[in-house]
Amino acid sequence: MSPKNQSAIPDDASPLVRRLGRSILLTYDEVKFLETMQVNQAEVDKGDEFIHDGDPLRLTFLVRSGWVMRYKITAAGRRLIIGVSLPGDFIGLHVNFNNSAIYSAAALTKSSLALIEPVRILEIHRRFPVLASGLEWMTVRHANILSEHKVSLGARTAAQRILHFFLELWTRLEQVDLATAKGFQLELTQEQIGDCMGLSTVHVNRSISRLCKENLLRIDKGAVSFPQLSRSISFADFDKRFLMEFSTRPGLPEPINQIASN
Amino acid sequence: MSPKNQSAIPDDASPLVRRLGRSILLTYDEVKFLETMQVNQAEVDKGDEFIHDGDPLRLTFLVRSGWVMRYKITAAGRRLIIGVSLPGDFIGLHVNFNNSAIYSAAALTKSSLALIEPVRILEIHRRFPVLASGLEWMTVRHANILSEHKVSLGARTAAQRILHFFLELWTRLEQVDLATAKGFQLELTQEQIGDCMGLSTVHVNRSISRLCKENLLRIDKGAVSFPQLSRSISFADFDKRFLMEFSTRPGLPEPINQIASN
DNA sequence: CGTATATTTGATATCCTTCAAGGACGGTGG
DNA sequence: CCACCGTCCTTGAAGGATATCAAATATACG
Repeated sequence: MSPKNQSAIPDDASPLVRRLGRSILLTYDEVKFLETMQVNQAEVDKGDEFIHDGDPLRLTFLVRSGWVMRYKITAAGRRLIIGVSLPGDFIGLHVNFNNSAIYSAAALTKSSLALIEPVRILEIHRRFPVLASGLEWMTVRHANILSEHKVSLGARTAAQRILHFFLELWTRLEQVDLATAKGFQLELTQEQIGDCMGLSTVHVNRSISRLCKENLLRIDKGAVSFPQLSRSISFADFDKRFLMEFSTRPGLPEPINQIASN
Repeated sequence: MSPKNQSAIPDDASPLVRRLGRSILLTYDEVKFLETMQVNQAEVDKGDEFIHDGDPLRLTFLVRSGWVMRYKITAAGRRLIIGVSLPGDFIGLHVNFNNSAIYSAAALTKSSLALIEPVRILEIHRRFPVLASGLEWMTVRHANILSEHKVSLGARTAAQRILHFFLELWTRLEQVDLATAKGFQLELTQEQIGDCMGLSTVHVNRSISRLCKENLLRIDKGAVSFPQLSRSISFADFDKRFLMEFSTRPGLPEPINQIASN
């Protein structure tokens, strides 16, 4: 792979390219393929549900802008938000395995989605092994996030959970250049935060108040920041390893790239 | 791929082959590779911790027999079990991405583990695309399980969670021929169940008692069964779609397959 | 057997939920 | 420009689910 085929990330790169570009030194062809893959787009309004639990799943979605939630409704009628998908995140990358959705997805804000034919995913596997490993990494990372959420719901207090969640969102947004060094713009209502962290709206409200009062958190017109970051991190027991990028194809002594390298 | 290269699953097949064989019509070469990959084995005793949170991860593990838990300890000292790994389950399939463990793993029973060199995983990707898609599916499935656990911890009562968890274990064990039509042998203490479902030991005990009293569950010397299965399923809000196998290589002109491709 | 481990039970404390209602804010239309 | 309405945030009070503490009983194991 000659260096001249290696591509710097252009300023107008999609969040996906921006994200993968952090872990993989992408080639020009790879960037081009990833961008072309996203040409077919759909705009969804806040509140629109575009994946319905149980319905057949025919496409993979990729969030280009906006915030999206994936959720389930229990038999008792409670909604639980499995996760929030941010720009650069895929939804339904597993479409080639599962022919029906086992969750619903709806837009939390007006969003732009790329609609990706399942065959494109197969094509990545066939033609771009390094990208394929990138997708695989995204699936692993998705599991890491869920795993950390399980830890939160199972073993942390309400305030810790919420703060941990905010730190997670901040880190993830930062990885696609959508957050500042100070913080980020929150696009969730307290009810949604509660549905995500297994808490009632009322309790979310009280916990947030307390966090703010204790200077572990600041929210101003939806702008979340952390006045004393290290205290927040330690209070929330936040260890960002679970969100770390992987590194590959640098001088590539070993890792995944092997794959590509032959 | 000529039919004569397609292999029936032998009686002494490893749980891995047994499991993948349910979703993929494996070729003789594939079975051979999968079995050979597992030659390097280690026996671990109940309680042995063989992955330590934070330590470098050099191998992928595959459970051949026994039950294993993956867990984290929070800053507050609480243990939360992220998941239980059963025969046929990989641990650390992501070793090629992550160079250090972000959780610990320990044997719940005396177990036999296959120690797999990371390069073997890369080899699967290079030489056996269909198997590679099988591994990918296992990662997706792992995320599905976590996702369902999150729903449980966030939106179901203690009794529902526990029953749901038992139904999950039963289903998973059945998929590697380690459960009967009646039920399965539980290899967890109530404390471990609590650490897995975010409940105290005492509350696990009381919830189980109540489930038994109401005939939604039976436990006899660790043998778990469901006297009125359909009631149990509906009480626990259990929908086994999240554990479903995928189907592939029907006629298989294409890798991962077709499945979606049209 | 005897000791460690696991289960069971009781009593009390706490976190969190639910129900209820008031207040703030933003958008829309007259 | 203001009145209105919906949505979200905030606060109070009471109840419920689950945790914690403590101790007794049962079970497994060397």
